[in-house]
Parts: sequence; structure tokens; C-alpha cells
Amino acid sequence: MTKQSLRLDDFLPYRLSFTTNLVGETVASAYEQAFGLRIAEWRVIAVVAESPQGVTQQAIGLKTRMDKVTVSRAAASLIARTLLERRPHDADQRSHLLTLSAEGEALYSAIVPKALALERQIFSRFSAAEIARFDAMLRQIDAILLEGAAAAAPS
Amino acid sequence: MTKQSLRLDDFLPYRLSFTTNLVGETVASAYEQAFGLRIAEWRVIAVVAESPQGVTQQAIGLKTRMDKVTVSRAAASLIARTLLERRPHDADQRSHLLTLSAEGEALYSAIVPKALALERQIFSRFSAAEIARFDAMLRQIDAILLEGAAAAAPS
DNA sequence: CTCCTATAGTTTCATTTGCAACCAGCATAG
DNA sequence: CTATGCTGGTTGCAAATGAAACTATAGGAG
Repeated sequence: MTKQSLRLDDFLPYRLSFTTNLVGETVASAYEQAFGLRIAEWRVIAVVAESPQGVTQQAIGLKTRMDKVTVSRAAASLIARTLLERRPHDADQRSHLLTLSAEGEALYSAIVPKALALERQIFSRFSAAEIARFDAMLRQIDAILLEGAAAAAPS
Repeated sequence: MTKQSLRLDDFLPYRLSFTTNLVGETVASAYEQAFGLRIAEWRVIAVVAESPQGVTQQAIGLKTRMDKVTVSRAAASLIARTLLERRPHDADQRSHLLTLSAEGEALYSAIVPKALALERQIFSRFSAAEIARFDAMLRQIDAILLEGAAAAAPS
């Protein structure tokens, strides 16, 4: 039996992590420089922007898989900067509904084109079809792992 | 002009980070449970295993883009567990050459098949061609970003 | 009602991370 | 050879992270 070997370079989880770090650094530094936002804050803004009627922190955490502490801190910081507003949640006094303030909307509108431009730059060498396939693969990997987790964690 | 919008879900840097976190959690917990290794430690082992004549920490950091502190700590921990050995580097007394101990070799041989199995599981739904495409895209993204960095940091 | 358990969100604390200062050993210029 | 600056590696410290404890409200079950 031949000795099994593994070049780290060819190990996909490693490659994925390597590339993601590179992309993450690029994106994080762009947001930080241009808008003074951390990634977690940007994500909160983006999710809130998609739900004009308001979202709870819990929903944000669920959707993005960010820790609830992370969401809590990001939201607190955005509220302090008056980018986000907190309305009471009639159905449940424990939670609040987060919405963008006018200022938050304005910032969001300023970020979106920059974010899209950055995305285009990073993926500049690929065709739309390639990008679509890449995206589809990522989603399938998610599906495999999330199913697996559900199966592995029988309540 | 129509209002630009952006679903976070469709934003590729986000998707990439989401999936990578999922994969990373899976892999990290597998290594941790099965071998008591952290990701950084596993990477150091893998890189050292590829260079039987020994590598310096600096080279490891360069190759994996891990911080030199991370490499230093991972190496220290592996040496303490006698998985790694440190030989003097004749040409430069500041650095050492790291090699696997017999024990380290044995552990490496035990990990490799598990790592490959995990990789196969995560990518189970894809054909070899799809995987190759995916890998190639990751490498191209790296290339774009690393070139960009070089251009952006004129000495 | 009143208890009991469960959940949203915050706070605390311990751990992990990485920058920056540091301590060798190296390398070049005088 | 000896100053001066550079590089490999470690250490110290400050910031980021996340698990667990805590607070306040919900939502039953009796």
C-alpha cells in the first residue's frame, strides 16, 4: 500500500480558508477605511436593510450564523452611531425591531455600489456563468454541512 | 436611476465567508476531537511533512500566510508534545529547522486518510471536474488579490 | 393567578488573536 | 573588528471573540 500523502496546497478546506482570508482582509479593510464599519456591523446593516419592517437580533443571528453576542455588540455600536433604530416589538417585549435610520439608509446607499464594485473586481476574471456555478457550489456545500449537522445533533 | 440593492445572501464575499466558516468548524472539530490538534498546528505538521529536510518557521508563515506568532506558538506546542523536532540551522543560528519526530510522522500518517475522507465527504456532490474548476477559481482569486496587494504596496 | 421552564438580549470572564516591542544572530560599511 | 541596521523568533499587551451566567419577558401547566 502506497503511503498516503497530502499537499496542504491541494487540500480544499485549506484553499477555501486561504482565499476567504484574503478576500475577507480586502473587504474588511475597504469597509473600515471608507465607512468605519466592521464586517459584523456591515452585515447587520445589510440584513436590516433587506427588512424594512424591522428584524430582531435573533433573526439576524440565525440568518448570518453570527454569534448573538457579536450581533448584540454590532447593533449597540450602530445604534450609538444613530445608524440604526430600535422600535419596540409589540408581540414580544424581550426583543426589539431594528430598522435603519435615515442616516443608516444613506450610508447603506453609499456602501452598496462600493461593495458591488469590489465584488466585481475580485471576480473580474470570471464569466457570469462561472460565478453562478461557483456560488451554486458554495450553497451546496452549505447544504451538505447543515444537513450533516442536523443529523449529527439529534435532540 | 434605480436604487441599487444588494442581498447579503447573494454577495459573494459573504457567501465565501459563510461557507468557509462552516467548513472550518467541521474540520476544526474533527481534528480537535480525533487528534487534539488545532488548525494552525495541523497546518504546521502538514507543511513540515512536505519538507523532510526541514523548514524554518518563517517559511511556514510565508507559505500559509499565518502570522509568525501563530506559527511560533503552534510549533512550540508541537515540540512540547514531541511531535516536532528542532534541528539547528547551520547557515543561520537565529532560526531552526523543524522536522517531524517519529511520533509526529505516525500522527501525520493517521491524520491524512481522515482529512482526505472529510474532504471527500464535504465535496461529495461534485464531480472531479467541478472540484478542479472550483479549485482553479480559488487560485485565480488569490492571484488577483495578491497582485493587487503588490501593486498597492509600492515600497 | 402562581410556578416553572424557555427565550431575547446583555454582561462578565476566560481564551484566543495579532500587533509591537524585544532579543538574539547576521550582514554590510567603514 | 565594530558600529549599524536587518531579520527570525519569542514575549507582552491590548483588542476581539465566544461560552456561560444573568436579567427580563413569554408562555404554558396546574
